[in-house]
Amino acid sequence: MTTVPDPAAPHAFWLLKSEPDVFGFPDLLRVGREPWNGVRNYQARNNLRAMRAGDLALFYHSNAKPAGVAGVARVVRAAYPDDLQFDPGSAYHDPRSDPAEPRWSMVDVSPVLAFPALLTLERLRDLPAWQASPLTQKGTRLSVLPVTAEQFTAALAEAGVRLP
DNA sequence: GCCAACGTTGGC
DNA sequence: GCCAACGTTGGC
Repeated sequence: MTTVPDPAAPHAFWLLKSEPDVFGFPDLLRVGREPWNGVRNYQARNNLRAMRAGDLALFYHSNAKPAGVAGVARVVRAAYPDDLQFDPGSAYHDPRSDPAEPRWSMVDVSPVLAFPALLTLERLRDLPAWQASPLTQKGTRLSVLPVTAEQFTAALAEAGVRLP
């Protein structure tokens, strides 16, 4: 028996933080597709650059009451230069970024499904698979972080959803 | 609003 | 290269 890789299968899983007051999962549902710009942290940027189109991401609401995962998104375009770094009028402008070698990257994401209810950070902490995640460890502020297949599966099960 | 933790900056 | 000061993140 031969195993043929499923080209639709994600190669990795991620978690993307966003403040819902600024841009929440309902906003992603409304617009359908969004450039994930404004990331200005090297570790987060490196994670963005490691993404491939087709990868799935948990959409996390940070700085919210309560904080937690609101839904699932898909990476629909791999990393390319974040245009805001060259926009002097933007809060994300970086005058030290060289256009010939842009410092900051973004990906495009689209919504896949909304959780019926927010999967709170508190509940994530209780899942064994999530004990080792930077998300649940004190002091970690990374806004784009990798998620294991086990963590992703456990989160969906806890939220009571299945991928379409 | 508080504050712990972290990343970045810049003087030396 | 060190490290103090500062700004930001993000849970509570």
